[in-house]
Amino acid sequence: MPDNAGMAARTKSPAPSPGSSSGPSASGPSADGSPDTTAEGYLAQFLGAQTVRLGLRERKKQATRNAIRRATFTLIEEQGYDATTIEQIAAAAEVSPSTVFRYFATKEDIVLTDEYDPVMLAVLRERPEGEPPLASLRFLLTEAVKAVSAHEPEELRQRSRLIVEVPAVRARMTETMAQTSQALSVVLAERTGRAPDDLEVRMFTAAVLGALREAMIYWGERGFEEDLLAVVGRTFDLFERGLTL
Amino acid sequence: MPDNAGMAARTKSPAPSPGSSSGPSASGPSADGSPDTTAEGYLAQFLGAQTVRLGLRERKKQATRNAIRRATFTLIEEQGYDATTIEQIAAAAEVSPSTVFRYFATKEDIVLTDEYDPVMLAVLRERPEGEPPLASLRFLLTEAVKAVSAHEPEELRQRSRLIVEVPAVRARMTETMAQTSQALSVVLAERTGRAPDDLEVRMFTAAVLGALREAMIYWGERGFEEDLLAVVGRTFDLFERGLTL
DNA sequence: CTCTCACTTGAGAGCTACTCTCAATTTCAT
DNA sequence: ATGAAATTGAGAGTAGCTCTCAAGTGAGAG
Repeated sequence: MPDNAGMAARTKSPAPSPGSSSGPSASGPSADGSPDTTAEGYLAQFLGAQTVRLGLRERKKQATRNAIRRATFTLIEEQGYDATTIEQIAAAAEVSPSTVFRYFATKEDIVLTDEYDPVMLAVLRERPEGEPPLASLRFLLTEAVKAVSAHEPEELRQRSRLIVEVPAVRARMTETMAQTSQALSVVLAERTGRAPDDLEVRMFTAAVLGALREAMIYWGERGFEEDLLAVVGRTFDLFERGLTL
Repeated sequence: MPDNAGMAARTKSPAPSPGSSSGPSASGPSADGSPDTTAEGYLAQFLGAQTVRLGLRERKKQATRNAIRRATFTLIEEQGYDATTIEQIAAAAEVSPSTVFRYFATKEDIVLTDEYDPVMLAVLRERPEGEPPLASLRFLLTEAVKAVSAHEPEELRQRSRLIVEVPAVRARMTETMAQTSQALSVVLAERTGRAPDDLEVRMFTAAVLGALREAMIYWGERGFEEDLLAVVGRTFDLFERGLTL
């Protein structure tokens, strides 16, 4: 899977202001109908959609957010993750340290955050009715990987490198994936007519995401040589074989 | 699964001294032959085995370690996890804060650490030759749960509660499980004649442990009402059905 | 039994992620 | 333009964790 492709970090919402009101949240995408199943841009369209039509306030917030993230990536590239402090990031982004924490709950989140989660949930809900859960997840994650690879390939690599190399980042991503797993489980339970907290469904998604996490680390360990999409493919192939070793 | 049953935390080894030399490490158990398959004590015997015959130094270290853990559990019980500081723990255990960090790399580890990991690996190696990986894991984890439930039932509950309630603890346990997963993968790869870093094996174990993590959280969420062993059973049943939903 | 060496400990200084509060500034709506 | 709401910076504070150094304690050799 991609970075934490589609596993947005949303724990500990960034304090009071910016974080909470910023995102267009989960509703947006499903409205504009007619999804073109273009191989490479299925999820992408759901994202850019409502970026326009924003007041000055919102635009400034996005700008600040991007400034912080860009500054962070640059600094880390130069000095490494641990050596980069929040103070430096704040200085480079020309904001105060307080502001950094207003936008990102943890230092790790600056590197990890993306907003695919609500999109993936929306897409999952719109999958053909009888589609088996595993097929739905395969579609979802494949598309997510494509989208991230196309949209922000450089970030994907750097992020993945940090996930492999920095324990704290990896841990945070794992937490984030677990949350995504929960959210997906609820929708899958609904789609298969089970209770929202059905144990089997939860274990199922947890198993799939757990395997994907491993696949992605594997990918990172080999220096991103292999095709990420292929690695994800192997993961789902394994599950389709009934996970028999 | 139990707390992090058998998933010992061993990252960032507790600084120079005590941590490194303390444990009898991985070799011990496999030596004394004739394992009695007594339903409830299979793994247990591997543990107590070499607790005796220790010099004063080692005994003191064990005592300190226990003192710290006991103090921690007590304080957390009274005040909650976040409200309990290392300083308080140190005071209660009658050691210095430095010493606490010499024995445990992180605050979370004080609550999580146990030493089933090397035992599990040793036991896994001794499983009958042709046994399918899933069956081996089932045996291993079932026994681990039994052992922990019998050995330290009270800690198991409190630990599980913290895993459900405190994100930091849960995250740390997950990291720990990932490491266990890696270790198990290596042995499983060996037993099935594959490369030590074979992707399919890694995904397989990651999937199983991911599901178990979920099962354990599920168990904790219901207030430990259901039988933990049964929940673990359901997990493996699901996998034996080929993980079909 | 004792002397020496390696190990363990406590003290303390230091760094940084993260929280909280408050006053100042900026955007938005009317 | 004016008042309300939101965003920001400043600053102080907490706690986990690291590192260093000197003092104390157990282990083994002679």
